Amino acid sequence: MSARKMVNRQSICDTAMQLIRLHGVESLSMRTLAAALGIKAPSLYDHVKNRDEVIALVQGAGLLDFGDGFAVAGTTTRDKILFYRQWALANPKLYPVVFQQRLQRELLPDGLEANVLGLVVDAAGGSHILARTMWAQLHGLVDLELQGRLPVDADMQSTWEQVIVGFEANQKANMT
Amino acid sequence: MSARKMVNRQSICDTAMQLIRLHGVESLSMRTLAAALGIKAPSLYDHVKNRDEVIALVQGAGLLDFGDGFAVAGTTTRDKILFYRQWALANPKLYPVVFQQRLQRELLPDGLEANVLGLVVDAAGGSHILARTMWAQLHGLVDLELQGRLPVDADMQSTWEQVIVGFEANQKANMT
DNA sequence: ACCTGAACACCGTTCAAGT
DNA sequence: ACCTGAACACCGTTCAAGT
Repeated sequence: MSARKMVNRQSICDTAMQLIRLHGVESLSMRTLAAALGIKAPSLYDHVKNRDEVIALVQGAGLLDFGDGFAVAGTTTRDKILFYRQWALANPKLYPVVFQQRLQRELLPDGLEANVLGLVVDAAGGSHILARTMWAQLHGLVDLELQGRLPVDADMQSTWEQVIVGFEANQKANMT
Repeated sequence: MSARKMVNRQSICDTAMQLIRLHGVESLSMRTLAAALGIKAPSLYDHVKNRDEVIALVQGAGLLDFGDGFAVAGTTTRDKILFYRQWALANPKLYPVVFQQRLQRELLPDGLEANVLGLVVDAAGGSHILARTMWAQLHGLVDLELQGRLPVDADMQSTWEQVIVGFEANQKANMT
């Protein structure tokens, strides 16, 4: 019967992430989080500094999960691009927390952000500038898609194909 | 002495927009908004349904302002792209409200969204798919820039130039 | 029609107090 | 060390009451 509670930073992060996945960040309160952990809100402050630190924990875990998947997602740029979209659509509530909120860098594991950025640069073929324009495009398209800012009849399949061929063309032009 | 108050939907929109420009959406409360208008919070509900409707008013006004500028911003695609960035950087707190929040379409002036989307399609040369990939890139890059998600030493000048030449190349490839 | 004070159910956070 | 109830200053929103 008795569920192991064992509240610590890890279980706080896991539970917060689960709640965000289900209902979005905006509905994650210190009271609901505490309740899901079987304690009261003030007790959370024995484990984390404040709500921002909870968000930072989730950002770190999300970035790690994304990075792991991205690193092994096929070998071609096409594979990486499609993985990016797939991860975002599979984690629609988590995506904005990990990729849109201002990063609280001092609270992130050392080197985690640089590591993920490095993966993107690799996927872009080594150019930092191309990496940025590619990342911007993936991020922007995913954001517009998640926020429902595109026409409902928009042909997203073709749009993503255009992103891929467009990027490959830029890459080729950049090598000359 | 006595300042003309004249509270109505227009003055509510203007004041809310001003407060958002200064301090961001997250600090716009019905109480602070009311105070800035010289009334109490409950009185706002005689003019608008709720806070979401205030946001929708600002979205509409912001979209209109952006559209007006974009329409007359030079003739080349390059001009349009640079205007997009410039508008975003000039309105850093407003930008996410207008271009990132879920649009409350039923509260927007009729045809406003379609009008702005049409301007983007025109700027992209008429192709809906190219318009979407271009818009995504501009939106994504602006968002990464505003959120400080890019390395501090990132060469943004060159990055935007790459966006422009990359888009022009795609446009050319698309015409064949 | 437009405004008010009081109230409701929420927030994040602090603090004294318990074990 | 970890947890609690009570409290603070905030939210959005409703409502009876005033003009």
